[in-house]
Amino acid sequence: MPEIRSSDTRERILDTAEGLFMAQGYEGTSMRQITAGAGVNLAAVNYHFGSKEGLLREVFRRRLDWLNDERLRVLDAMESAAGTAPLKPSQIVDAFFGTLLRMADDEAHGGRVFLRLLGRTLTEPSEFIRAFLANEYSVVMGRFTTALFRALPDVPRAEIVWRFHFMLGATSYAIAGTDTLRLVTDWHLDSHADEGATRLLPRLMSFLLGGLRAPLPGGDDSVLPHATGASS
Amino acid sequence: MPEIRSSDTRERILDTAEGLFMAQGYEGTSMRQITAGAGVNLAAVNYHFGSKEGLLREVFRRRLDWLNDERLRVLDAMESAAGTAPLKPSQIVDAFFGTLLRMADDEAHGGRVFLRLLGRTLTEPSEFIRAFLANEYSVVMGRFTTALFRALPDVPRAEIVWRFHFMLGATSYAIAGTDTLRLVTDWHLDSHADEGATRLLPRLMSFLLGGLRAPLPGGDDSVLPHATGASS
DNA sequence: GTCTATATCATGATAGAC
DNA sequence: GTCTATCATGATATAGAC
Repeated sequence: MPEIRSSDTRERILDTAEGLFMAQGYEGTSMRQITAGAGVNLAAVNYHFGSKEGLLREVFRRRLDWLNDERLRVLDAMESAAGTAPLKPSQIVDAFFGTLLRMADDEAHGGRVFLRLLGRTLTEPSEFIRAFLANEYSVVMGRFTTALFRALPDVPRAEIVWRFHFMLGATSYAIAGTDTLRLVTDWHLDSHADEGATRLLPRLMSFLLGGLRAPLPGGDDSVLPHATGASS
Repeated sequence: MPEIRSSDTRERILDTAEGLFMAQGYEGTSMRQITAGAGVNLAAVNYHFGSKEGLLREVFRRRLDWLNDERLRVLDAMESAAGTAPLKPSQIVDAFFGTLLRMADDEAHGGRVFLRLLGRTLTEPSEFIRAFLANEYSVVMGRFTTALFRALPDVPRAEIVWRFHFMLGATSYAIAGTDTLRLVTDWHLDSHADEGATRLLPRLMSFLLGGLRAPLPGGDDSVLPHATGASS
């Protein structure tokens, strides 16, 4: 029985492209690979998405819309519960990065595949990709940056922005490759196969919070910026 | 007998390729762009490097050989000075990441251009690039990992490996794009034009050390792994 | 060692039948 | 909406003159 839902082709293309872009990069993946993998005709991509760029945009929009809505939903809930009090840094970090990492176990929203694609794309050089992501992110970034300013009133705002940036880097690298870890690890750790993203979360959160609340540079090492709440 | 003066065609190709790979990625850069930019003939790349892959390998080897020798030289000097005592974490982090970041001001060894290229390439999907880097890195990674084990004897080794990985991520992201920072920053910071890598170093070091010495996950937040020396 | 010229093939995109 | 067929372009790589 042939499918009536024409959108089935669309979704299959998106799923296949997501996986191939993750494995080979955007430039390294051809439309022929995508359409062959999805079992659809070569012309289908241009019909549905206009171009290869349009396809990539849609691959990201499908996931990022959900992710960023979820992030803001969590942040809103926290801020409502806190009333006028500022949030704890650990709450904000969890709302932003925790929500991201929990996507890894959520196959309905892309799971690990999309996470790795996102991590890799954030450092990719292509002009239009980064421009697009900057746009998709700007609103949510603004909300979280502001929340961090409130949570860490005695840390210079420039410093917070830098550290947010560092946190993004550590995270995107961590989700970009489980195999990159093997580069560091190899001889030392037994290969825990797929334990990756599950145990990753608490480890990464500790690291990020440690970095976020580290002693300020230039100053004496014992001076903690440290803020409102230290426990997670 | 070492290579005779094989003209500066080689070097010009390497310099041009380095810049273009940084700006457009490996797959996104054609050999026509490279040879045109270098002012040499299209066939020159294949003559000197065998293939496009061979060219990329040489672009990295030229810089990484120097960087990793320098890292080991610094580490050796520190260990000699310390005798049998373990090094401080801040020393090790500085020998690894500080040496890397100080390359930014060293135009003779690639400067900012190579740093950005390296940062971007570490997350790039291409199979052979990562395999090559893993090889170039394995020795130096082993030395530094071992040094960290000694410096942080009461931190589980697996945890140290993870945190090394997180530090790599934060750093590679930080050097990958000065413009990526603008994504986060935009409205908040005045554009400090080219202050980038200079002020970056102390900021990044604080963050990395804070993360490296953060409370262990799962445990109570007040338990610091913290190790031998806390001052930098 | 460096060039011109070219071989060979893959790419993204489109036109037009059904 | 989906197909076949094809276009124009660009890719890497090589042969052979100088």
